[in-house]
Amino acid sequence: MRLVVATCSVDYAGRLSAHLPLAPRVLMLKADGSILVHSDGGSYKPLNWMSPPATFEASEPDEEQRSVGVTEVWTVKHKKTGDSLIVSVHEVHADSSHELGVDPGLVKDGVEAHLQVLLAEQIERLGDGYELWRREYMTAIGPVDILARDAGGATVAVEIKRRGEIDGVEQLTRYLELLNRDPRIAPVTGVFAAQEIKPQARTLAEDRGIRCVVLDYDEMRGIDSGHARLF
Amino acid sequence: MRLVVATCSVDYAGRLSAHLPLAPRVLMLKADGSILVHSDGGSYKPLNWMSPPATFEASEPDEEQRSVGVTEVWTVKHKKTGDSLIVSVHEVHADSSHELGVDPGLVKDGVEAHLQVLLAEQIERLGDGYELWRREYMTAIGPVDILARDAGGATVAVEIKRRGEIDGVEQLTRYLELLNRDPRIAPVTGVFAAQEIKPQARTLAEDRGIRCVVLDYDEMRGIDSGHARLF
DNA sequence: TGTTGGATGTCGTGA
DNA sequence: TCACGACGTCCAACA
Repeated sequence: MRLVVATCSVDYAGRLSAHLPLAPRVLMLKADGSILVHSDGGSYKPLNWMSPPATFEASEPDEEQRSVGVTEVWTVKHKKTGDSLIVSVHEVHADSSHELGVDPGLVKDGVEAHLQVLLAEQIERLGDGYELWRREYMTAIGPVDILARDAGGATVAVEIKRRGEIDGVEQLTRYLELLNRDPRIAPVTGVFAAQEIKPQARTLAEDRGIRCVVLDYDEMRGIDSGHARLF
Repeated sequence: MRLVVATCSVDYAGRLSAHLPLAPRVLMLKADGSILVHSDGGSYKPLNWMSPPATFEASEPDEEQRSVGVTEVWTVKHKKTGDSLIVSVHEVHADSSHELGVDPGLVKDGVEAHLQVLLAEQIERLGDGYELWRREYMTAIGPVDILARDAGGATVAVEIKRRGEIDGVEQLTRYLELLNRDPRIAPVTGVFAAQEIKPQARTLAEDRGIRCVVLDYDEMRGIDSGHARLF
């Protein structure tokens, strides 16, 4: 990994053509030949980049380039698509290399999956007399997180999200439409359960007769791990 | 912009929970409080990150953290969603700050748009007797790049891409279906024009009776700019 | 190896 | 500010 802070301009040609005017930027050169061009702002997406596998080549500027202040030209080419990124380096402010080794990689904890397990165990949180019927009930358009029966024996479809937003309501709505076409389980009502439900999502859900339930993750975990103290 | 190379572990809690085990990594701290955690590989997406606007706070480790080798704890919190990223810094290998200023930003050249202008000017590239009828012809599902008339006066819908892939053929197919329902312009045939057409896209297009035309961008530009020499 | 659907998507644009 | 669609989407599971 090489980190360079330099005043440079950048040109990319691939799926589209793009140009970055002369300015100071951070250039991250990775071991696989890839390069990222970052400014001091924006999100994690670089201003411009070349993804691996790529070849990196540094060369001397020609006369015309040198006359406008270019001291070095970097040509980065994608090995498969041929996309090219050309960095015209003017002034280098810092340049360092570091040995990082192979990263052990990200571990995703899957809170949504955990919430589903917990709610399946604590289905009474939806109301007295509720009973778990199915988890991950498969339909033609995907699995319904939980199917339950309410105190009266009616079917309830539950969609679980960490953060309840509008697309989650849409998803549940699609499931409800489908499930209600199946005479074996219709009529089905919906419950939208999440740690946090956005006002827009709540409005949409309630407008469609879907009940919203806010789940307290820490409390549910507490009851789960400290199961003994209930007795 | 602060660049730190450090051996660290990282924990994120937001839409999901994620953990990065202890390893050497590059940490990019931006002026807006955002942070990127990069390894020496992968694409432009960091292993973990916090997007702006965010607050950054460095603090001393507690006894337990210190006992496992943590020398500093960074807490990065998203100002709106409350998502948090915690970096447990063990050993710092490099640490530097740089003043970059505001970046002038990316200029996209829009080769596809230019190709469309050029093809509109040089519509005879599709065949003798072709005449331009409309550009960016608006439909309910989006604008058709070019509508032309062939030598026999029949309508031709043209979809232009820099790289012709399968989704471009699908797009043109949708336009053709729609246009052919309009008795004022039906029947409409399709032309898929691109600098480069992938074999799969060509197969699909031809199977649907769509003609494929490969455009030579440099040649079209040459004819355009050197218009005078034709006379 | 191609295909498909999700993403801590991100990013623009128009209402 | 917010919903919608495109993206140099990227990415991983799956056929």
